[in-house]
Amino acid sequence: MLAAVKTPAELTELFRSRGLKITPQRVSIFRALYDNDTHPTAEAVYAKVLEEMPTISLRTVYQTLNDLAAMGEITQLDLGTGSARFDPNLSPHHHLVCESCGQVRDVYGEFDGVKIPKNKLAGFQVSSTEIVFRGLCPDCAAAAEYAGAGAAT
Amino acid sequence: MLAAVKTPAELTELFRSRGLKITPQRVSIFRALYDNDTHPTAEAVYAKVLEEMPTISLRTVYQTLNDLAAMGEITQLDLGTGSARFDPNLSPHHHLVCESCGQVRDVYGEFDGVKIPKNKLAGFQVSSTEIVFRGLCPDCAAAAEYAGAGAAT
DNA sequence: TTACAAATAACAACGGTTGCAGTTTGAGTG
DNA sequence: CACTCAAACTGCAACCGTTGTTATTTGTAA
Ligand SMILES: [Mn+2]
Ligand SMILES: [Mn+2]
Ligand SMILES: [Zn+2]
Ligand SMILES: [Zn+2]
Repeated sequence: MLAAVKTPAELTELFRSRGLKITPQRVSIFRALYDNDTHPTAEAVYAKVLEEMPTISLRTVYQTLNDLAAMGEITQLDLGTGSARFDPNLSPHHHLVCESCGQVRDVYGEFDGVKIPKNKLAGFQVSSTEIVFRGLCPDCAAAAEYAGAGAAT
Repeated sequence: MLAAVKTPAELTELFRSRGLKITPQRVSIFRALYDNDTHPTAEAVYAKVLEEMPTISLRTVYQTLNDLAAMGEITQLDLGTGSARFDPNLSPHHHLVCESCGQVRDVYGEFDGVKIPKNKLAGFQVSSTEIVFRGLCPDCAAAAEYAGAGAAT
């Protein structure tokens, strides 16, 4: 179970309450995001939705993801992996990024120590803090170790 | 004075020691980066170099920035501002990003508390940690407050 | 000087994302 | 249920940052 993620029904209700139309495209995108902790790209969401709605356009996926982000229901992550990734998990957390395969994992640490001393802020108003840990996922680390051992012999 | 940044002369020597050619284009780019804490985009570096070398191509700027990054002499930052930014400051630090005007400032805090508990790592090998504080720079914060006050009256 | 590998410049191409315009459709009205 | 119309969708062109390609130029060592 994923924390702090609205269900498709809840997102549907949210859209309705804002006077927006409930279209099958939107509902399908809500389903594709629900219980999804893969931090998918727009293309990945599109691929998933295509399975049950073969006529949806990529443009509509972008449009809906942008709408959700503007409403604060998903977060857009720019991790330098070529394309934006979307995160439906609203609970405060940070990310591990594998520099080899690109996968993104959630980290639920505390990190209360991450506060800038006021004297260093110089008037800057901080509204959010993102921490990105880069490195190797277990699979890629194992592969790298194996390759390193092979090269050393 | 900027910490831990190689001088144009030092970068020139580094290139020479690697058997790379010392071209006026490269030296000009070294100069554009030296003592530059603006985290410039490739276009910004290009604009600066154009002042003293009106024939350089943007492609060469990209090429040299990529080379420097591959050598570890500059860092490429992807902050979701549309284009990559380059940071010649090699001393460990983090960044403040103004969400209104896009400017990027250095933060030299400690943040030793930012360590993932081993039991949460699940085999992930972390090699670097980036912290990005987002918010409003003093100028944009003042402008926002003014606009807010105006709207409230 | 000469010779040549390396670097540059010009330009095409690429990938992710957005703009646009014509068509379709959800949902309120009677 | 039929009608209406703003909103949403689709298809495609365009955009922008970045990279690939290749002919020309140039730094460097002989
Ligand atoms: Mn996440
Ligand atoms: Mn910096
Ligand atoms: Zn991996
Ligand atoms: Zn600002």
